[in-house]
Amino acid sequence: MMENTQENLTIGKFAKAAGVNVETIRFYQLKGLLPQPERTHGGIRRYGPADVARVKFVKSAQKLGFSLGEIGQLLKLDDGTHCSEAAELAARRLADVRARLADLKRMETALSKLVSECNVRRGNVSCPLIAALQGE
Amino acid sequence: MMENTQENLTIGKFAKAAGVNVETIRFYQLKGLLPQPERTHGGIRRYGPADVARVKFVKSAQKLGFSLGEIGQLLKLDDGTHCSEAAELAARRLADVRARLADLKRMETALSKLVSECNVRRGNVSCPLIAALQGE
DNA sequence: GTTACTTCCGTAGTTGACTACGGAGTCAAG
DNA sequence: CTTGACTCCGTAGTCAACTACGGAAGTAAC
Repeated sequence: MMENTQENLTIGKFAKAAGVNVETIRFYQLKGLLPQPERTHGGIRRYGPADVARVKFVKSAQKLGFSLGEIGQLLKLDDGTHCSEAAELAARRLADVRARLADLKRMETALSKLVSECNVRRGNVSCPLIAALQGE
Repeated sequence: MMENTQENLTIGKFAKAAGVNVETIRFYQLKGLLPQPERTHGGIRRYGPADVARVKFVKSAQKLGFSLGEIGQLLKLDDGTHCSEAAELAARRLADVRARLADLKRMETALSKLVSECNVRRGNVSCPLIAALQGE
């Protein structure tokens, strides 16, 4: 069985491919978000496409409001081991995600209402934005 | 016409009602997220229920991944003035919100799949989590 | 094998969003 | 009119997530 699907990227190419800069890669490694990479004889890190996907996942999840700590936990779920813990954690995250979804939908409604009604009733608009997220 | 629907909260009560602490209120005021409040003769701040709603909105929006700067802009939309700018900004935010919604939905799908399938195929799971956010 | 470009590493600085401090002034209750 | 709790303010400290620095060592092209 083949082990590695060619780890051929240096840290610079890797960073460019992932859309972050080199220091961020090293930082993520330090924080355990990226595994210890293979190294050349001289000590240069080598990365592959899976690592690129991982970093992109981190960046996407951040946009959704997850902290690096939470993302680290999510990533552990992806490793296939500790299945029962994974399911438990995933369930918690899922509840979290669904709550966010509900809030975002309310925000979307409020914003689109705002956009469509803005030019109609000028003056004391008092938009439905703040009201939208009153649920909590 | 009545001007104020009773601004009767001191900063401490206000903070408690909004679920943050006092320093955060002062910080938000400094950052322009809260308007300059009315003051007693002696200089003590007075707040009303609208301020509580505002802070709760800030906290909710933060959970959705908005920065305080973005939230400040959103709040300006709610003030009823500068209608055309507001519509423009709201439209941009709306696109943003919809992109996040799409990402979150993909994450939700991935997580619920993870939860339901985890105990089924043990071993080399390689969950669909990372794949879920590959769209970008 | 020299040159130019990366990469190595640790440490320090930055930004955003708070959080803590401390001494002086305010206020409601007794 | 004193007491104790709260509030005032500015400045400094904290934490997360980077971002910058700088000299030594690796590497690819000539």
